[in-house]
Amino acid sequence: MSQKNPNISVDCVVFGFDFENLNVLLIEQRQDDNINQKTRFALPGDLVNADEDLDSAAYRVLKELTSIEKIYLKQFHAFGDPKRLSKKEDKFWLQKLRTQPDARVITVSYFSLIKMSDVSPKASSFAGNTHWVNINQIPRLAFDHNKIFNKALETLRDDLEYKQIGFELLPKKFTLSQLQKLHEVVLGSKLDKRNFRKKMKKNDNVVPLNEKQKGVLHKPAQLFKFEPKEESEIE
Amino acid sequence: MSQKNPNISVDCVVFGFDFENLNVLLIEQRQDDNINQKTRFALPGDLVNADEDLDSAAYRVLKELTSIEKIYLKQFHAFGDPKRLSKKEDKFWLQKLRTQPDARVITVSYFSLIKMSDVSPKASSFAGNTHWVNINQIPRLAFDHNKIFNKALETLRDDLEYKQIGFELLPKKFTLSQLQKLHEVVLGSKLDKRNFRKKMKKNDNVVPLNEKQKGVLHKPAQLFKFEPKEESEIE
DNA sequence: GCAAAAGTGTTTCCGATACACCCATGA
DNA sequence: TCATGGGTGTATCGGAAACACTTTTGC
Repeated sequence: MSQKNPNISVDCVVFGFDFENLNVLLIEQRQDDNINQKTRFALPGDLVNADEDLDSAAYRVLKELTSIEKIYLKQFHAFGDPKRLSKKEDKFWLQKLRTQPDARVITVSYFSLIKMSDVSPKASSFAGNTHWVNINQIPRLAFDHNKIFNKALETLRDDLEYKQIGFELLPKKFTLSQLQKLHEVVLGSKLDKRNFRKKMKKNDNVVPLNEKQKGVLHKPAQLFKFEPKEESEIE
Repeated sequence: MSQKNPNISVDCVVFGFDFENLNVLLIEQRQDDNINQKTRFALPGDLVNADEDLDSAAYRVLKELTSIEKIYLKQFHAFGDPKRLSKKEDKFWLQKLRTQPDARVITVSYFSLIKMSDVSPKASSFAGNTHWVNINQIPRLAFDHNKIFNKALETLRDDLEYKQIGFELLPKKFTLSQLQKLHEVVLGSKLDKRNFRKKMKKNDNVVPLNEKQKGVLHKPAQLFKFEPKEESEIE
């Protein structure tokens, strides 16, 4: 294993969509490593290697935990409260697992969008089980991870509006209703079907396929794919 | 002096407006500390103290350098390329001034908006002279500071549009033309006078004073102040 | 009276919103 | 034939953009 920098970590807020809810990937910390033998949940994260770029570290953590290549990964904030790891439960855990449990650690946080279908549900060898948890049912997390999660969600909401993101959460072929549902659960509000479709029709990156849904018990929907156009003229 | 964490720094991109141009505060590194005795410029920044919050560190650096209290300060990105300090010139400088010149340092960057009139032009005791430099004439800076500056400017532009910022760059009493000029130099484009004024008239935070410009050789302009309303109803 | 910036309204265009009914399929 | 989601158009509102002339002051 590479040498780690004891003062710098990355944490990833990994979002996935299951056609019904927006979920976040949480890691289960083993009971044995926790005070009172209580299971706790945390965001996936790790110390950064001594010679590793921050972005690379985020990719690595993501891959180690989900074994998939990232699609969308964005740094959104650094958290550096000197007391962010100093709750009793947190210290206990760090003493079990870190070589320098008392080091001051700042964490650089990323959020990532992932097709849930692509993620292997298998836990990685060295970390605990992973769980997809509905964003409205996040339990109390280890460390300052609730704070990090909240900021990630806020950033995702902001970015969804004016950037071409969100498609990473859907399969290659999707219906407009699925896309709309995704927007609704991210934004936490209902959208008008006709207006939503009008807007998407104007979006050149959403292209219709010569293909329809099959085996559904209602009128089969047109399928679409997301195909980002290279932005010409912009250097 | 407090103990410093050798791996974590903050850098500040301090913007000021002189009614003509948007400027950035740069620190002159002393010739003696540089290879070839060349003067170089850098953004104000410093290692974070061992027990210091990131935001506090940014405030501290800012105060040490400009001796004023911050008005607007925002974290915008962390930079952590492991090679970000490894150019020959950079290593030379670090060896002169840092106790652990080879440590890997990630930096958390902030941008700050400041009334130029409030800043004492005096250099701080331990750092080099400070200079206000037009954002269109930024020289090659030390380390990865050009990259940091560019990202700061981009963030400022984004934020100016949809947040109540920018007023921190003007004196307490200002004219609409001054405010417009500020927006123009930040955005890098001309704005329509009538449309700009219409928009500002709808902004409750920009309130007219019973006072006009004096001693100008043209029709004196109405003065305004910025008075942020507390956002009621929003918790 | 002239130079220099302040100040002012109307029209046009476009995107955002609100809203209700028929259609294709599998069971 | 029915249940289920798919699919469609129009009218209204409000903000953004384009555009040119008169006013007040100091000199």
